[in-house]
Amino acid sequence: MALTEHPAKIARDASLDGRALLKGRQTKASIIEAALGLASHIGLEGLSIGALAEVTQMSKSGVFAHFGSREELQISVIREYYRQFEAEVFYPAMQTRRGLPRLQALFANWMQRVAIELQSGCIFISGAVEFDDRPGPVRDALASSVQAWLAAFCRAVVQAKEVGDLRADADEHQVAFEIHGLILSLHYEHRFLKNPGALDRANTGFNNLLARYGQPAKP
Amino acid sequence: MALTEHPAKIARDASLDGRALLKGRQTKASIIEAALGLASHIGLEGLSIGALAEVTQMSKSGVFAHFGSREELQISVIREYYRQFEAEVFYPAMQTRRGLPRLQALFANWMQRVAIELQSGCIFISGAVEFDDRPGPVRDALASSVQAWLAAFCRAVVQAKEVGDLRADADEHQVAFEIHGLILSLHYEHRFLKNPGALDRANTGFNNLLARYGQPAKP
DNA sequence: TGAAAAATAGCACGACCGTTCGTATTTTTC
DNA sequence: GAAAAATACGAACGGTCGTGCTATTTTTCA
Repeated sequence: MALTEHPAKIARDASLDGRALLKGRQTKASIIEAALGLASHIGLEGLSIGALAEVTQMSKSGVFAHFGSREELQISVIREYYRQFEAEVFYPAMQTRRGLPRLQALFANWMQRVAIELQSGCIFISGAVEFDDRPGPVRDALASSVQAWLAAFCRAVVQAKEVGDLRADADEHQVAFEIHGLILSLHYEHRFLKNPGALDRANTGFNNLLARYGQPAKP
Repeated sequence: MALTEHPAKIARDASLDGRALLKGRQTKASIIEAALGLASHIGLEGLSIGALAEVTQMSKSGVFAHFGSREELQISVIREYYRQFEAEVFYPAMQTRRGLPRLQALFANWMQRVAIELQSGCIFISGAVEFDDRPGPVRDALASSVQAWLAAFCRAVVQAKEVGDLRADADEHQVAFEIHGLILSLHYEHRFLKNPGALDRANTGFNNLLARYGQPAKP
């Protein structure tokens, strides 16, 4: 099962699919990889074709030709980030059993993705700030990616209720909201304030949350 | 009492102090006001002197002369934002009694500041993303402002413990971390995802938090 | 009121931006 | 191996950016 039935625009990226990669496709892939590295540090808005050309040892126009516009480049980066996020956070957690274990795995992988790699921020977070007032296709790609992930997380919460690991009266959106907050606070304090205790605080917060939403111990 | 013994660099802004405003000072103040409005929407990085000149009906060089550099302009904006934040969030809450009421007032004012004015984001949040990888005086001004505010919030938590409104074993940094997460999640879901339920979720999260850290009801 | 000082405008600069176009080169196809 | 198509390059354009320099205007103060 994919992370979700994802919006068509993102799902049908024909540029990186299965068949033997032609020369163009594989340089495009390496450009996107480099772009993702750049964008993780300086944001999608800071991503420039000139800098990308320098990193990839290509000419500006050579890079540009693969995308046709800067927006399309940014969208490609979002798609690739989403793909990696899926691969590193979502799929591994799906191999644990439904309920609490899967929820814990999702959270742990999420935290790792956001913070452990101390370099390179999360473009789902930086992008949200850059595009919250700027409508357009980039924003749409970003928002639908995040929505897909949050929806998947909510599903895991619902499952945890179904198997009895969480109280039946817990609202999955509320749970996701609060957990999302822990991740955002982690990102903020860890990346910006350079507060080394943030990792522990996020974990503690998660455990507090589970204690509150978990089944009360049978006496 | 001021929000905190704030870093000297920020505290001694001589440009806006008490004495009768000379012409220069008051146009500088109006430039900063306009800059704050711009930066709230498009971020400190998006803030450009050209756009600012257009808004204030001045020439680029006329605007520029008041600051001497773009960085100094950005720092001035941060100072002004901090001042307003203090005035709207911190001081009003200080008029309620120590403990739970003050904590609730701080949180309510904070939420209002971040989200109720649906336009214009929070530069403490957008700035954190823009400058988390970019050392320099702008980042320093931003970080010390946020630290001062978070420290003030922690103090209120400690007071709430002292007067017995919160459990004595509650860690104030942990409490602040989790509450900060609620604010960040609110900002994210409200501003970026345009999710109208975010307001209620943040409030619910805060109440959940108080229930956990509050004194258990005496039986 | 007049001289000194401060504030603002006008203009130009170099740098970088995304993008376009014509052309050369490489790769694929037949 | 030739034709066709894909790919990459170099140069240039119009634009915006921050920032100097030099006048000119406005304000301040004796």
